[in-house]
Amino acid sequence: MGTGKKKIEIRRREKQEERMVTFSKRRKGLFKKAHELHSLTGADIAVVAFSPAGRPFTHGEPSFDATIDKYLNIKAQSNESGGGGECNSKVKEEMMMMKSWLEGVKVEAYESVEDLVSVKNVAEEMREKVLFRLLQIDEDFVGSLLG
DNA sequence: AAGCACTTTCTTAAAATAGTGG
DNA sequence: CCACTATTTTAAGAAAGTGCTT
Repeated sequence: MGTGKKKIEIRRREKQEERMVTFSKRRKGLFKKAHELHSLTGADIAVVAFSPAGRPFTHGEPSFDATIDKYLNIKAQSNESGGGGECNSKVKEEMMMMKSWLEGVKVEAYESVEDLVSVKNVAEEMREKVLFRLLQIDEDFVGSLLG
């Protein structure tokens, strides 16, 4: 005989154990709602939630990547007509470093599956990092529009 | 085997939604 | 439309379970 659902304040759960369980349950609910919204309206959806331990969980329809790509394309288009922003020299410098690093990676020489998976993981980490920064920036923008 | 990071199951109440009548 | 109730869904608390890495 459990005591059932209790009323709680909507603020950060105190214990990490509570946070983890709440995250797990509520993420499930959130993704379910996202799926229903897609089913009901055909809306393309991308949701990402970082667990308390920092692992990203994504949900998307028709898929997370497809929706993100679609979104980024729309963003890129609207930024083109808006008079174009040049990236600063620090970023340019970093881009050159990354490019030369990329060219130095001779994937063809890799024989081991483990090594290839490691490279793939690092590449995906980089991709995620950039994508999530873009999402952060958009959230800030949306927030300023709403006051 | 031990530890971590979730995930699920059960009971039960909160919250959301549908249905009904003024 | 709004107020009220009936039904459905969601999730808190507690505890046990899962899968993966070390």
